[in-house]
Amino acid sequence: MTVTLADVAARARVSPATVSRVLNGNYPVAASTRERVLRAVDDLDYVLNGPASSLAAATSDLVGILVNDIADPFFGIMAGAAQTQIGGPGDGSGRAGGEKLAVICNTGGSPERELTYLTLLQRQRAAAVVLTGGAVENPAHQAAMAAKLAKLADAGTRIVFCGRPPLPEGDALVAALTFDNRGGGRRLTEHLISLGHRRIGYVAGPPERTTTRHRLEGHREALRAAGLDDSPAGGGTADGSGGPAADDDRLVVHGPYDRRSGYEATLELLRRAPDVTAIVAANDTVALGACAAVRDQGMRIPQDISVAGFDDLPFSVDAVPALTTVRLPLFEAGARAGRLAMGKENPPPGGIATIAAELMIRGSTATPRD
Amino acid sequence: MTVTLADVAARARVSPATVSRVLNGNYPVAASTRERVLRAVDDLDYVLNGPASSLAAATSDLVGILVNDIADPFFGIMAGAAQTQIGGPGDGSGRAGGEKLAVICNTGGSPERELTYLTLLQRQRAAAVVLTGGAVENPAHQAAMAAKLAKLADAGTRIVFCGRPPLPEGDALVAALTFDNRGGGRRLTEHLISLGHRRIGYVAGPPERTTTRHRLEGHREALRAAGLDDSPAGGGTADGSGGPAADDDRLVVHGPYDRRSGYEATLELLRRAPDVTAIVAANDTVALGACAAVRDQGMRIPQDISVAGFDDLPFSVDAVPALTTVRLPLFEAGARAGRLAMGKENPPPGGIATIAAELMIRGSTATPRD
DNA sequence: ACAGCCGTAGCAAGCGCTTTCTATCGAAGA
DNA sequence: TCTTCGATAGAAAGCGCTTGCTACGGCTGT
Repeated sequence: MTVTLADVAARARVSPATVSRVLNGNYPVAASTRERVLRAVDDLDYVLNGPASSLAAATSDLVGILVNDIADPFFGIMAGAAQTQIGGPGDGSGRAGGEKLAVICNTGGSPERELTYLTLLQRQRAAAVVLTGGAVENPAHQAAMAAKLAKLADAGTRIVFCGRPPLPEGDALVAALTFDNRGGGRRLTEHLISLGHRRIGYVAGPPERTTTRHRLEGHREALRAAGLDDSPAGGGTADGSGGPAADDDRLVVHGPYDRRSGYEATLELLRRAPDVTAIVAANDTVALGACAAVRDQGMRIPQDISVAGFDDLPFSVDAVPALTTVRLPLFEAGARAGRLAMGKENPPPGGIATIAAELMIRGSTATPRD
Repeated sequence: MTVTLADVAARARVSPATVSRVLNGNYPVAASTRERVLRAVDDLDYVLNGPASSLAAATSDLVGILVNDIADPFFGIMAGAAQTQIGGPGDGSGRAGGEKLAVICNTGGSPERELTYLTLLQRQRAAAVVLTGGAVENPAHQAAMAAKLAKLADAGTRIVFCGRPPLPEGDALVAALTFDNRGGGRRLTEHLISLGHRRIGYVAGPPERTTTRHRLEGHREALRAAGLDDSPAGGGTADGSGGPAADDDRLVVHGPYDRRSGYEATLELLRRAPDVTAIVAANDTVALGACAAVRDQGMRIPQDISVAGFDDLPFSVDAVPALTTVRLPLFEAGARAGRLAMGKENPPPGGIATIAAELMIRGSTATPRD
């Protein structure tokens, strides 16, 4: 029923070994033989049996890309970019190539699913795994992740982080590309302060994520530098403790990284502190929700309240007014992660590279009214 | 080095066959034995070898989800939804379950890559494949796809279409969920006409895609019904020829499904026909670009020009003014496709279900000025 | 009390491929 | 002319798992 290597071999009048070698191209085969084999492959419409091949060779051509939420363009862009570097040329023939199957796994931000996917990839003996986005700061989970990743690495799987800080014990990885979330957060708030804002609300992401913490820390650094930090006792920054201080801060509201949360958190913020003149959102999507909330309260942007986001997703420039935000080179980072995963590019010195975040000043921020 | 089934068997003092059966749960095993095996699995931190298992069982737990552009939330939402139905419970243990590895493959809209991914999935003996989004209307490619899909189906792979019309020769598939793009397009334009618009520009998607054609056909149906069709001789609709007529239509401009294209196409449209009072965009992303272009020309929305989109992506409601658009239940459709792929849900009668598109009237469309 | 079953467990034969080792042939070196 | 190599091709041993078939007790039925 299904065509096997042996069938091809028979038709090409060679041994299965030779067919395998032609297909893998890692052993000298005379041109005439090769051609004969290739024709047989074509004639029979042969397709390699992946599992059999992976079993025999003890490797596979799967590369996993883990994302928190594929419906969010933040991850979509990175994942898509990574995939461009992994998918191979795709000549359509049954022939091999650098062709890998890049697969995107959607964890939904759940630590359990993250581990499950890693197990599934381990099952498949994945060639590489790219982990994107912020990590959950739960010691137990981090330990489990570290253990799992170590095992994967042991099995020869290349590990690349993209937009995610390396694990505390992170050693067994090829490379980590981390965004300068802290620096970006700091510059964004500095910009607001330089415009004259003094009461700045912050709609933060989920408290347990590194991305959330880093951006928030940058924000607080800027506030402190300007003597505006109203969070308790220099709390939640520099010393890395970060925990409860954030919750005590009346100008900070946490929530998921989505539009709706931005809307509601902003309403809450406006209730708590009606005198804020600017709102910084955890990311652009949240910022959109924040804008909607501000408007629904009858205020104008930026005349009554400035709003800023983070990431510079494609739609941000089209918001009205265009969103001031911090640009993260998502596509470039994703592509680079893909290349690192493929071993096409050398890891940065030390294995860790910090990717700069650029402040994009647009229409949604302005000098406060009074 | 790596732990195998045999190691587990040895430790549990049973045969490999028994371990396999415990793990797969498809054969009676005494509770006490099962427990012993499970403990051994845990102790040794055993992880099944996927390729070996797939080889022996001649099936795999991979499910492929093909998308045109994962950076586009349109696909991200569907893919993510499908994945929720496929990913399984994920109890973290090494135990099996309905657990499949849902993998998202990004074709970038390229027919070659689409086929390549299908081959790769065929290689892996994928359990199912979900194809999302519009298809390319190229006879050669369609034939190649049909052949490829037939082969996959033969090998036992379940084929599900989501938001994509079934192939002309499409038989070997479990189900097709298709969006009522034509009906949505028609209702959208009818809405504009009922508001009093007579000169309506249309920023269409790439000409060779079914989605583009169907939406455009709906648009033209509405125009014709109102006696406004200015495309040559009833061209490009109903009879399905669609080709050149579209290009002759001065009020229709084609381009990719992205923001930039929306911007530029709109500028072109405004140049060609400065008297248009409304612009319908191929989708919401394009609509955003269209809005930007309209504004950059010094016109207001909707006072000077109405703009409408398609899809109702999350950000559309936050546009200013909120975008009138056609809502497609992307999440629901994706989830249903995922269930169909898993065999968790019965296919619709005839294998084809048309999913309704709902008109969402919001602030970006209004009565024309004059 | 004996045949026939049901419930479990083991044996062993692959699944289709890769790869080491060996064999062969012709050309080059001595 | 005989040996030595390099270039190719084949034989065969698995890779780790699944599963049909067989084996073995203890029960039930008569």
